[in-house]
Amino acid sequence: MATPTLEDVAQAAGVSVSTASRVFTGTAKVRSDKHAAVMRAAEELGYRPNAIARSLASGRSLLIGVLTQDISSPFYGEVLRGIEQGLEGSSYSAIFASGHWRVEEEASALHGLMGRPVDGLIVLGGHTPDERLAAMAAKVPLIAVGRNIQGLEGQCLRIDNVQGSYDCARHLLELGHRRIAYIAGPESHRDARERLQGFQRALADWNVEANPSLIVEGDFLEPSGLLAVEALFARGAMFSAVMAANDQMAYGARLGLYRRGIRVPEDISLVGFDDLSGSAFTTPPLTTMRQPTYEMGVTAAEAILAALSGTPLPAAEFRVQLMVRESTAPTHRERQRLSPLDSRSAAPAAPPTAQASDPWPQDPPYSGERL
Amino acid sequence: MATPTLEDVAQAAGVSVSTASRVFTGTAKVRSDKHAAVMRAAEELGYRPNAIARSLASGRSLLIGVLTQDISSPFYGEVLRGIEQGLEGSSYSAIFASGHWRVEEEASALHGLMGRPVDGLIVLGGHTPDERLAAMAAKVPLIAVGRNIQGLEGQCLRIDNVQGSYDCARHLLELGHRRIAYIAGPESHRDARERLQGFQRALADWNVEANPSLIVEGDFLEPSGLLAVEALFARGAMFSAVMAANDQMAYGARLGLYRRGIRVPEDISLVGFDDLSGSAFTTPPLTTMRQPTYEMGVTAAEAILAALSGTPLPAAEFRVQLMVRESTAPTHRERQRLSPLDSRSAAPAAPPTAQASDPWPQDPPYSGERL
DNA sequence: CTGAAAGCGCTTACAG
DNA sequence: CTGAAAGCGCTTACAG
Repeated sequence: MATPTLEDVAQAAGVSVSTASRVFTGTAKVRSDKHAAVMRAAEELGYRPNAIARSLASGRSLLIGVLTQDISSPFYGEVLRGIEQGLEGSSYSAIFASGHWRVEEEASALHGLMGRPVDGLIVLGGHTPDERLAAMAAKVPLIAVGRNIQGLEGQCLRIDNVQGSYDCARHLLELGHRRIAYIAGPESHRDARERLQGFQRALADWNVEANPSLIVEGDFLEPSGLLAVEALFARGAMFSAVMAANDQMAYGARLGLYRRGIRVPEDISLVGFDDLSGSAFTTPPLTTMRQPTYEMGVTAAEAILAALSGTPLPAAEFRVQLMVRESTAPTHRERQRLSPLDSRSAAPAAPPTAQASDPWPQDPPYSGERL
Repeated sequence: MATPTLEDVAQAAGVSVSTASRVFTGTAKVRSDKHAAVMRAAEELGYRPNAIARSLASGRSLLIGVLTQDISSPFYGEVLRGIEQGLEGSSYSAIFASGHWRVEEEASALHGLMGRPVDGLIVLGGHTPDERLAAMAAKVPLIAVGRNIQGLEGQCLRIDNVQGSYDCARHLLELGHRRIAYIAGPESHRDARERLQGFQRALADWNVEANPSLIVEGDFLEPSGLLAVEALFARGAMFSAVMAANDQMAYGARLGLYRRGIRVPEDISLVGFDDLSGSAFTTPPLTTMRQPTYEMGVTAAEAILAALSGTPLPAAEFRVQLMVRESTAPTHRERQRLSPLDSRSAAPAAPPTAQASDPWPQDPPYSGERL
């Protein structure tokens, strides 16, 4: 026989389909002997409730749509993993659609999701207009991760990009760096703009003059980080540290530095943002701002489930955390200031006065021209 | 009004639901004026066919189940991306379930997928018994990526792991390496066993004695690569190259080497397997065996679609390709053999005779004890 | 606690 | 080419 239906089970158990249905949905009490009979029959026949029929009858698809940008992105991948985890144990499954950072593709992905239709929607970043998202939110519970939606602030899971970026810059500044190159994300990304802003704010607070020639825009992917470093050298920029708006660009920058024979962190310090799972295994391990991506995914799923069950969760802002690893170090000058008589060095450190007369005594920033 | 149904559209267009249905499914000719009327009505009402109802009526869920191990894995992620691409344009969507390398979890993931039910199944690796997979294949088109299923060889998309691994080892051997440490994948993985076999076969062909103390087993993840290198040093192993059964373990090994202050490739060469997207950006860029993961994903999706439309595709074996990047170099000895009078070196190279009397004149393998 | 019945929104023979 | 009707496999008021 083909796959057994509820009717087969009911018949085998000697009850009505209504009763059989009730034992599976648990929506009403069923006399224990009938309950047992149904279970036995189901077991014997190898019955599996058909989710599609169930969906049509109940009006719920048991599908949560997830609009992502790239399923293989190390950043979104972590969020996806969290969502999967957060949905575990519920009867809901996630169904993904990718926008690949293209507006039209994102629109059609969203369209496909809503047409299925899904019972809830999780939106990861992207460029879909706020109004469109608000319109979907009117039909179905919606949670956004990593982006803000006008009027739906309570359903947006976010981090403080400005503060996170500020803290990365501060770390570098405290290490003595003053000429810091910045590899920005695309101007069209709000996250990218906020991170740049945090960087600039820190500079201002430290009275370091902003230097436009030290800023290059990338696209959040590795190759652009490499290109950015090359552009920096090509224009003769001088810097002792590089700060990238995300880890992937930091990886690219790392390669650019390696190509020039520049050591990290001895010659130049490097900082990223995100703390992708690979960042603990780069050479050297990358100092970066940890974003709790996995946790955000879990929370997004839980929030959707909560909204679906009628008890919406309040959205909280997530905390970021600076992971100081090995890609950052004090400038030579700063190292000497901290321990001018450091006995570990064979030769005695130069006296502070000698340094003052020379702008870059032991810590010359690299420049493209000089290499 | 709530979301419009086919009936609303039919009514607005002045036709029967049958006719309206036909213009959307395209299963039969419809007079052009009625066709236009239906389209107009649908447009005006903002009609979207309900995929669930359509599924129930047609018996097809339009869902392709994908059993993966970890949605955020850089390896599986690429395959997933390929699958998504391969399904694009079709009316099918992928729905993922992860086994996390645990047999029971994999079983329940598979169970959930079949219960939805899905119209086709793509299985990425895993440990589900062949018989169970064969049973599913009887119900629904099934394609496996990266694993072989007894009796379903024609539906398995594979690479030649033995040959790929052999070629990696050959690369190292041709560079002059003889003491090669090997970080194996888990014994329970067929892929892992095959790669180890390829490695050993190459060694045998070069008359290099197999040395069990140079082999460590990892679990295909980064930390195990790091641990493996530490274990190697702890046992005092001597080697001039490390070959890992996959890139992720190679990343871990890279960090282990870095921790010891060992340079790659000057001191020790390193080879991976897979060519993950990050491998072109490690420091130094990793020499590895490219596996066409994305293409395999696309092909898997196309094969499922083909099977669904009644014209199954023949399964082909995929070609792997050695990507020689910068993590491998000739041994010092080999370098000198190739250009004994290399004028680029300031000091003249030592005469070959001097070398012959000393087993490790300039190219001492590292050992844990000596560091 | 339980059964008969309507209905979820479509598709698809069947008969014109 | 087109309509009326049955049916996909469930859930869920409704009436006992």
